[in-house]
Amino acid sequence: MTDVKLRKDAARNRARLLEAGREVFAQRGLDATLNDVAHHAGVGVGTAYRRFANKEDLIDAIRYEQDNELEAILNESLAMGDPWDALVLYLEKSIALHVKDRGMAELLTGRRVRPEVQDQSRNRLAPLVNRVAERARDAGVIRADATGTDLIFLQIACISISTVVQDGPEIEERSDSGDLYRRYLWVMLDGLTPQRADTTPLPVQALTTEQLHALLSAPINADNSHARRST
Amino acid sequence: MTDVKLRKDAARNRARLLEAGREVFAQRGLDATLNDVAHHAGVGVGTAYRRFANKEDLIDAIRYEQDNELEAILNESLAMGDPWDALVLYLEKSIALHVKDRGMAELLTGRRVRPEVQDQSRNRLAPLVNRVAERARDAGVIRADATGTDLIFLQIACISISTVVQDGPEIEERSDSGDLYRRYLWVMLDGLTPQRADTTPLPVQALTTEQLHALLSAPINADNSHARRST
DNA sequence: ATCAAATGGATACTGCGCATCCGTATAGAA
DNA sequence: TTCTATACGGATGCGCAGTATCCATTTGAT
Repeated sequence: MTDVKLRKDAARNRARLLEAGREVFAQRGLDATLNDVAHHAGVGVGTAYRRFANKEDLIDAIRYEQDNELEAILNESLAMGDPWDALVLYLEKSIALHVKDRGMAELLTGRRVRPEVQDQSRNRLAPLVNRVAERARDAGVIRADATGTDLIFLQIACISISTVVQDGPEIEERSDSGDLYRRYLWVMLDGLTPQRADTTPLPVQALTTEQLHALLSAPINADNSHARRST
Repeated sequence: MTDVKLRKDAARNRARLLEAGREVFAQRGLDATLNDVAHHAGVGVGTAYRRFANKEDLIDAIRYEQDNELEAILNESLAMGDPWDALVLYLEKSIALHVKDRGMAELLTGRRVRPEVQDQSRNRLAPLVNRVAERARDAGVIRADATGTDLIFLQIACISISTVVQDGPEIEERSDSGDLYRRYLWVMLDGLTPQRADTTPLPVQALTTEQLHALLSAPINADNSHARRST
C-alpha cells in the first residue's frame, strides 16, 4: 500500500493527514478541501499535496481503512449463530457507521471513485453481504426472494433518511432524532419478513450483484457530488 | 400571483421560462443555471432575469405548480373508498412524480427554500397526508403507530434509492431498472402492515408533523446543494 | 558536515454561476 | 403612422472557491 520508505517526519505527517482526512470527511463530507484537511492535520498545504497527489488519492487510502471496518462487521455477523440476529447486527452496525461518517455515506451513495478501487472494495465485501442474506433466507427468516443487493439498498434508504434529518437543525425537545432512521430500518426489516411474502409478491425483481456493480461503476467523474448526463 | 399587467411578449416569455424551468430542473436538478433555463426557453438571459429576479424566484413559482399536482393526487387518494388503496395510490403517484423530476425531489429532500414558501406548501399538503395515514390507521390496514410523517420519510427513502440508480449508467439487459425503488416501496408497505406490529414494536417514535416541519425549515441557505454547519 | 528530502503557506490559475448593462427591436397608444 | 415606454438578447464583468505549484527555509539521515 505505502510506497517505498519515507523519512520519519514524512511518515508521521502522512499518518496525521489520513487521520485528519477521516475526521474532516466524516464531518463535512467529501467536498471538503485537501487544504482543509491539511490545516486540520496541523500541516502545510504543500505537505498534503506531496503525500497525496490529489484529494482522490487521499480518499482512496481512507476508503481502504473503512473497508476493513466494514469487513470486520461482516465477519462478526457471519460468526453469529442466529441468522436473523446476524442480519440485524450487520445492518445496524453498518448503517450506524455510515450515519456517523458523511464521507463514507457519500461513497456508498453514488459518489464515483476510481473503478479499480470500487472493484477491489466490492470483491472483498459483496460476497460477505451475500452470505449474510443467504443465511437469513435459508433459515426462512426473510422472504425467499430477498438478496444481498436488497440489503445494500435498504442501507442506502436508511442513510438517506438520516442525511435529511441531520442536515436540518436540532429538533427542540428531541435532539436524539439522529436515531430516526432506525424506525424505518425496522419497518423494512418487518417488510422483509416472509409472513406477507405469499400474499403480496414484490413488484420488481432485485438487482443481481453484477447489476448493482455495473450501476455503481460509472466512468469516474472529475465532478463530484451530483453528476448527471446533460441533454 | 402574477404582478400587475405585462406586455403580451413579456407574458409569453414568462410562461416559456416557467415551462423551460420545469423541464430543465426536472432533468438536471436545481443546480441548473438560470442561464441554462433561458437558453432552453429560447430566450435571452437578460429576459430571464427581468421576469424572475433570481433563480430562487423561479423555483418558488415552479414549486407552486408542483404543489398543485401533489394536492390533486392527495385529493384523488382521499376520494377513494378503500383506505389501503388510497394509501398505495398516493405513495405510488407521488413518488413517481418525484422520481421523474429531479428538482422536485431535491425540494423534498433537504434543499432549503424561502421559509414562507415552505410554510405555505406545508400548510396545504401536510393535513392531507396526515388524513391519508389516519384513514389507513383507523381501518387497521397499517400499524397503529404509523403516522403521516412516516409516509414522508418512506417517500424520501424511495426517492433516494431511485436517485442512486438513476445517477448510474443504464444497466445492460434491464434498462427498466428505473422501477427498482418500487421493490422497496412494497417492502416498506409490507412493513407498515399491522401483522408484526405486536411482536416487534418499532425502536423509535415517529416525528410529529411539527417536528418534521422544524426539521425542514432551517434558515434559508444561499448555498444550495449540501449545506452543513462547520466546526 | 553535508545534502537529499521534506516543510509551509502565499499565491497563481482556472472555472463557474450570477447578474448587469446597453444597443436594438417591438408592442400598442395616440 | 408616429412615438415612446417596455422588452429583448447576449456579451461581459464580477466574485468566489477549489486545485495545485513554487521556492525560500528547515530537518533527518549518513
